[in-house]
Amino acid sequence: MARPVQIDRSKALRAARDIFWRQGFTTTSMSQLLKAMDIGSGSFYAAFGSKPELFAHVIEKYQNWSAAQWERIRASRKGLDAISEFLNSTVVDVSDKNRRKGCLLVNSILEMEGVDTALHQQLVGKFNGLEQRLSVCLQEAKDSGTLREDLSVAEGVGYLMTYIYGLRVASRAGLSRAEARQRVQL
Amino acid sequence: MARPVQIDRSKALRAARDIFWRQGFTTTSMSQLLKAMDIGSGSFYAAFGSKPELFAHVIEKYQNWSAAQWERIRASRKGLDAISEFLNSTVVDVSDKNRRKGCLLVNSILEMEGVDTALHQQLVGKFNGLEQRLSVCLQEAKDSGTLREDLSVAEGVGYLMTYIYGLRVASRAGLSRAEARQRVQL
DNA sequence: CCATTTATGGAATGTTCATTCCATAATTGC
DNA sequence: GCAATTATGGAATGAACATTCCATAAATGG
Repeated sequence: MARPVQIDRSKALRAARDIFWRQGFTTTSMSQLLKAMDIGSGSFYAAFGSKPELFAHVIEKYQNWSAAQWERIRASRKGLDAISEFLNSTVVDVSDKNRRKGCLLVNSILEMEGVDTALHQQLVGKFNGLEQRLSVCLQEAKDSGTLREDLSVAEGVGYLMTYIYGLRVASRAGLSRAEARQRVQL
Repeated sequence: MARPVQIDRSKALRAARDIFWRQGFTTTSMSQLLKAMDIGSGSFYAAFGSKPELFAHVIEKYQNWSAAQWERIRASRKGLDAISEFLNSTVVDVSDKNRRKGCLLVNSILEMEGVDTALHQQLVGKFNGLEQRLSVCLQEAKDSGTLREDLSVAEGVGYLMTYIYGLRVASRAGLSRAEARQRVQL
């Protein structure tokens, strides 16, 4: 009865994710965004509402994808094994692939603090989810005696979270994938 | 013979540093900057050239201050002691004090990658300096036998750098100073 | 194949940005 | 206290920004 939607929504979202990943939210202008997504402004506002709404959408997708990856790891591994595999997948995720660098979530946490408080809080919340998952794995390790005895679960989580943040920054500071792999072996 | 300069240059630079630290370079507008520095635009351009030039200036000062702090630590400590003291001072530097959060250098590295390549490279270079200083300390520790035997100096440096990046991000993600202190004890 | 409906992309809008311009203020040598 | 000089902050400028408007395109039911 009317003209059908032409835009490929998921392709457009992927393009948006990549340019936000590379440049951040503020630095990416609407004209760059529209060009990257290959759609006109009319379609854009009809489909995604506004630039901030699109960004929230992209963040949500990124986070879902990363939660799914965690599930995949958990299906076959427990305790420290699962954590080690997670760190490896982090390195792959984070290191230079198609010029996306670092971690979209970490980049955005740094960018949004003090700028968009609501979004910043939302992003921090996503990392709390990871914190809980790590906590479960460390407890497993504690129970099975694979964890260093002098390390509490809470301390271990804090240490791991810090290190994971660090990896995601280091890759944006120019760490190669090979170097990142080394840093994960420790 | 002519009207003397009224602006307090170092006070203005400190104000600029703090607002860049809180909000980042791109997000901070000239009107915010002028208000924070409490000077008019005429004086601003006469004294500092442009917004990017001022930013480079601020980064330079921050880095000098941080190098001086390192010298102070090195004056009385060697090896792992120096590193541990450095980590402690990092926590103080980084954690919520007057709403400046995280580390200006790390924040800027993430912001500038893929945006201003020259400045990004300059910032990464500043961290290479830190890397070398840590390397010296670890070598001292290795020589005196205080370093874990299975850890090479290069590995240790990579590990420490990553962890330091992580601390500087975590504080911007909302880590309190007390929590940060804990994470440094490990 | 026409009437209706909705998607589309480029042109128009109004705001905010960094920077420049300028009338005025503040100083010093004479 | 006047001439000369430079600092100052607010008004003016033009570019870039996010968003809205709109004539046109593309589809379907009748």
